Amino acid sequence: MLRLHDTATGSLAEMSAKNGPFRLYVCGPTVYGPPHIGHGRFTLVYDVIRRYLESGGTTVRHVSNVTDIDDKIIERANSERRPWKEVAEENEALWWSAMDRMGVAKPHVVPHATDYVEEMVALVSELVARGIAYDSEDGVYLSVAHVPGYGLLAQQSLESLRAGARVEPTGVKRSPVDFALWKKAKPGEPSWPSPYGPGRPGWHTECVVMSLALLGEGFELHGGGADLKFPHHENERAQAVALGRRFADHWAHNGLVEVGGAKMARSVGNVTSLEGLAEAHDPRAYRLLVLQAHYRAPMEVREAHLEAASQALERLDSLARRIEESSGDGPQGTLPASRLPERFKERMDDDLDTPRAMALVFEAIRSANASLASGDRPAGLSEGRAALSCAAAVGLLPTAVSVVAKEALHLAEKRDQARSARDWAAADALRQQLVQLGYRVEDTPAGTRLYR
RNA sequence: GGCGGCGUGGCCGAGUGGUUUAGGCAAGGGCCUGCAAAGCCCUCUACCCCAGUUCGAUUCUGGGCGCCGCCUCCA
Repeated sequence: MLRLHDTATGSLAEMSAKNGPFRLYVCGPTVYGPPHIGHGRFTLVYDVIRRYLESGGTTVRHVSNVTDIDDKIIERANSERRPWKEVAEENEALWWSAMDRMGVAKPHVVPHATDYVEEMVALVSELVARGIAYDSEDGVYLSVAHVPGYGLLAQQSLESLRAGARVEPTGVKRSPVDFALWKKAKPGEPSWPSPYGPGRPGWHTECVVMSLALLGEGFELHGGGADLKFPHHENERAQAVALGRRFADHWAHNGLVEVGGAKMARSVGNVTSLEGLAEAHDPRAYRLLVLQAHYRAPMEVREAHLEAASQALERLDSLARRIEESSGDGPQGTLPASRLPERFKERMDDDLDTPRAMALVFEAIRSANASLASGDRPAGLSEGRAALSCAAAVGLLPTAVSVVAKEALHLAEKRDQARSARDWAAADALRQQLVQLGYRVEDTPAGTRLYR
């Protein structure tokens, strides 16, 4: 049973579904620009959680939103002199292509803010009717003082939050900590009708409405980046609490990607594009890097780290080739049981201790190689297959065996002939040719092995 | 100012009151190999500073220094 650190309580909580699927809501991107590697990290983290739960037999219902209307999108559209919708659609397309490339499973449902405006208006109206929200000059605000337990996720009292507020009260807000549920449209801005005049929903409102609409009350886990803890998640929760609705049971927050010690964020302007990373490296290298850090710890992503991870991945892939090669003539009957799956699970279940879990996988890889090298095939195959299946559970499936062109196979055959004739010069020339065709060449007992 | 967190070997990055090592990458040596690749074996080595608790602390407590996140949009 997976247990994760729950931000709301500060302790480990069991991630068990109640009587249906495990319901997971993850705050997605605002699509005003291309995704960066910080986005890559959080999607990978929740992808790993999802895959791991699924690999253990749990059915997961994964919902993650796309914020397709907000100030930044409008700004971008204005500066580029084109429709805001076009900006949103274009960047959303970039998002999914990057996700696909990273091997991140698409959420089961991807709600868009603009599809839920009516529901959001209804929620705002209800909060106003209850006297918890108030209409103001430029929008409708939630009066945080009326929400019991505000500050749960921030781990701060309302008083200290108020004292620490860095934004001066504008006069339209009764308290600096109050937040906008509805933003009234300025001339020329996109808008939807509401009893408070045309406008658009506040960011915090969309996630409450969509998560409750699609997952229902008391869904199991709500996740996002550590920077969303406060105020975004706090404010989502505040609205649900104010309405007397049960919200997420548990909260998870992943650590941020940092650059030279500062978090990576579009607002900071130090982003590296995710697409670029996926082009320059096997996307699994980044996944491995993410797995080698604890999900709650901040992490630095540098070129050298990605290269190290790529090297490590080579060990996994070369084992996969070795296993595949010997699967045909493998020993019949039962193989000795590997202890890896059990130990791996132990580490994963303990707050997703992927660094330790991956260490176990790499230990198993070494042990499998050692067994195979020493001729103990049953032990090698058993440990090796266990390692591959653990890797697969977190999305690190070895790359599919590459298709080798006929021409290359022919060259390899010729090379084998040259080698058995001990014509080393010819053999080396043929290897050179194969390398130039883009293949890696390895000699094995079964002859020349090619892969990309 | 408030709240939360961090400081580990050449690099990344776990973990632990002591006895046997995280793991990956890099480096050096060896084995294997026609050469190479892959693989295996071995080696290197750490716990920010100070004080305290303890038979014993990198691990606990207190203080200090340094760094980061949140309190504003942000994954």
